Amino acid sequence: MYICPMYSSELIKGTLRTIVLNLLKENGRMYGYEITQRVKELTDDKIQITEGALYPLLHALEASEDLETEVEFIGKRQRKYYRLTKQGKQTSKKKIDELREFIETLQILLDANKGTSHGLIN
Amino acid sequence: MYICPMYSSELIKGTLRTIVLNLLKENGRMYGYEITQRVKELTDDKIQITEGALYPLLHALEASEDLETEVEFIGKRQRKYYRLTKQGKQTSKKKIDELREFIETLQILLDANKGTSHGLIN
DNA sequence: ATGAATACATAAGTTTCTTATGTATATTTG
DNA sequence: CAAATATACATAAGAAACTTATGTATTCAT
Repeated sequence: MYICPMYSSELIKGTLRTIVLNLLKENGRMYGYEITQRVKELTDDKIQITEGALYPLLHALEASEDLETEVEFIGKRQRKYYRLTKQGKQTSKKKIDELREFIETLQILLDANKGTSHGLIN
Repeated sequence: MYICPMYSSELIKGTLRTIVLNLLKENGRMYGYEITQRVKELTDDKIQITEGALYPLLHALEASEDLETEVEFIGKRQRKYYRLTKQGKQTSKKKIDELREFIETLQILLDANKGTSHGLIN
């Protein structure tokens, strides 16, 4: 029994694809479950990717030829590794750049009007 | 005829509510159309809130008692001003803090593994 | 041997936008 | 002064991207 102190996860919408592409870019190849655990670990449990979100996304990225797969067996249990295709590397770069820009824009919005007569000291 | 160099706007999903609450926090009171224009202006046209997204959101925030309204008339044309209620100020603060934290977490994710043997120099 | 962790998958439902449409007033421009 | 654009509201249908629930199966820990 554990509590989940996550973000009201509407925020994750729209960023998940980029997060996954970025992880694959940095790590070469990963399998689904590994991705969920890595994100959980890197974000100190603050972002937890659900499997219901991840697997369909991976399938879609494979269908669009941004990812390719190879299946391996650990004992009798299958693991499906994903890696970026050449096209996927471009997509990845584009998405990551876009996300960084978006974050900058957000920060402008969040900081707008700070320090004017309105919002003085809180 | 104009081109719209916007973000692949899946990114906006989830942040719109917070953006609106933040603007109202900083500006006291605003009306719908004003909000769309302010965001457009502040983000140098990079984020454009559609009316189909904004008005239902404002109505929902009013229904949840985070916002209250007062209608004014400019000539014969009506303007509906929105302002944060006391509860809305708390909601606003919570959402903004959450978004800032989320951005930090995202940056950790985007920068993970940078500077290791994998990703050297690009 | 029982529960938890690992590892995949899909389906139904919800939220949250986009796109399209509608109404009406005010201003600019040719 | 007519027509286009801008201002100002609103709602409905559809799409996208999740969550929640469920299912199967293997492996590890107690």
